[in-house]
Amino acid sequence: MRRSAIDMVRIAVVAAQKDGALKTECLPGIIIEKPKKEEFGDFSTNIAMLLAPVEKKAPREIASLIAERIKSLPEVEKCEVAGPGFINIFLKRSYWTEVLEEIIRKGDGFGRSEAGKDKTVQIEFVSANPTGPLHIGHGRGAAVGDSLSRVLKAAGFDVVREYYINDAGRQVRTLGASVRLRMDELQGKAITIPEDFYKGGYVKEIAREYLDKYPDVQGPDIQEYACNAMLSAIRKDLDDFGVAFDEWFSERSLDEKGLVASTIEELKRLGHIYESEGALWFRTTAFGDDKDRVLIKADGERTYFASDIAYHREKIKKGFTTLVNIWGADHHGYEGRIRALLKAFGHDDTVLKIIFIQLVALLRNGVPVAMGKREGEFVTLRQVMDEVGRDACRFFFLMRKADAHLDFDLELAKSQAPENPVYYVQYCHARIHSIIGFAKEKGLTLKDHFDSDLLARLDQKEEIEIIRRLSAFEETIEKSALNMEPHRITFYLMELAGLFHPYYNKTRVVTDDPVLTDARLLFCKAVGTVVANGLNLLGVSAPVKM
RNA sequence: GCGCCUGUAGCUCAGUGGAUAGAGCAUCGGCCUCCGAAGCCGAGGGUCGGAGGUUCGAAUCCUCUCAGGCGCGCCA
Repeated sequence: MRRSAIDMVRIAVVAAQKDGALKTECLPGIIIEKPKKEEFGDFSTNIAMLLAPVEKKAPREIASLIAERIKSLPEVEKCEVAGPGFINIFLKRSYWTEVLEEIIRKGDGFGRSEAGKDKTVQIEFVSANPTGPLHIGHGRGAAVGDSLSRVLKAAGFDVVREYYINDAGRQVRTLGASVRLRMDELQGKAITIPEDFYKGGYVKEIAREYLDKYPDVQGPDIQEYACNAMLSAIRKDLDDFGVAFDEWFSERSLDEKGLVASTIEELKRLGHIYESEGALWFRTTAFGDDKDRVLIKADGERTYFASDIAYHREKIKKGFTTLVNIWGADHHGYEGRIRALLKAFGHDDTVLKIIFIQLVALLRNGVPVAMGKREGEFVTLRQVMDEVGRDACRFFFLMRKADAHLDFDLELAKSQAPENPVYYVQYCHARIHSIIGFAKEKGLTLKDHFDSDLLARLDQKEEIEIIRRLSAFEETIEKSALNMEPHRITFYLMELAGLFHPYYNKTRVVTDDPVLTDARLLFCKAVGTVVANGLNLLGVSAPVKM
């Protein structure tokens, strides 16, 4: 296993402390960065500037003390002091090329780590009400949740993906009533649709389907039927989008097991419940919420929040290290009361991480596409997926930080023009495959591993630069996992492709020199492997031909 | 009024204490007798919304402020 830069600096500082060159015993957190400028080396550290106040010496003086000791490490080519006291470390080329051997050896396992060893994460996402099809906003949540799950798994976390089904309460009753009304209509009755009923075309479709199956209207409960129909449509959408769940948690099951009632009882026992104006309240303000919240309304019906506290209590009981909720940004007002509930039960609410998904603005050639759930004319995930394809759709959703607004241009996502970033990355993979195919046609066979002769031939500046990016893949996954930011993978891939394409244009892979050709072919394969692994984390395919 | 998110190139966005702030698109100019031109090379383009503060050093941290979005139900 290669020594990390951070270890090299630590070794040097500790050595300096041992022989008395440095007086302080303490070791500040070592920060290593990768300079953008080549002249600043492979790594640089600011540790001398951090030590300066405690040592009461000039930063540059301390820097040279440490640099002297870094220089003597075997993998270090040279080490310089620069600027106000930066230590710039230049490593031998062999330090970098080793990673190629690792990529070829590990294949699709390259990039995995154990950063999340023994840690369990439950990630709840989408959780759209089964009262209508998934819209574009749900799609973004699905893409982020699914990709984040993959990233967390790659970083060694145990991940459980859960979908919470709101199959209880007024919404599903309204869905049932809406379908019933449409059935009346289909049977020739005059109807007027109340304001709060669902008006989308899918309601009529369910009604028609029911009547086709049960012309005498003697089939199963209509509400139940409608809810199930919606749910299976949602599952189909997610399936086609490449998103799978481990658990489908039914809100109704909470009531069936009496968990809502028992949770409220528990809160009562803890003294967090009071009655006022005929309703039952949870004193969430005691735990930092803006206002107290109603659990049971004056009319006797419980609120959505009431089942949500039971649901989150069940989550806690399962003992995950971290709970992740992915919510639409319009739900951020809900965060305070959920945190209040965790605290009320005596839990550290930092186990809960909430990721807010900002809205998607759908455009066509730069012009906003009208969306309005009210009119039942919102754009569905299905429509977008059918139009632009699953890969482009997922890639676009992962091109931005989750909490940043996203402009999604349908024409851009579909275009096969260079301004479409999805293809830029996929093309890199296809191109590599094609190069290898070309070599095979010429009767060449790909070597199955690197040896020092091959590695020695990879000495171009561009090759080293690419290799450095390749060696940052594992770290990128780790950071992406720990910060819960899957979009980092997208950016990584665009960067990597952005290094490979120019390299390809400049450098001939299949040459007259057999050893050089072997080296470059295997090098290309390594790049292709990392591109494929990265795309897989996004849930985007890595085509061999486009 | 209170809370959350966002203000970085003409546009869309990266960059959560480091060195001369980056990319893509758009604009302009080049590259296919040679492994995929869905590609490459080059050029121009910036008071990082504004003002203070902390620091050797700030797009990044703190305070205030301006602008946009969202949320503040006995709705879900």
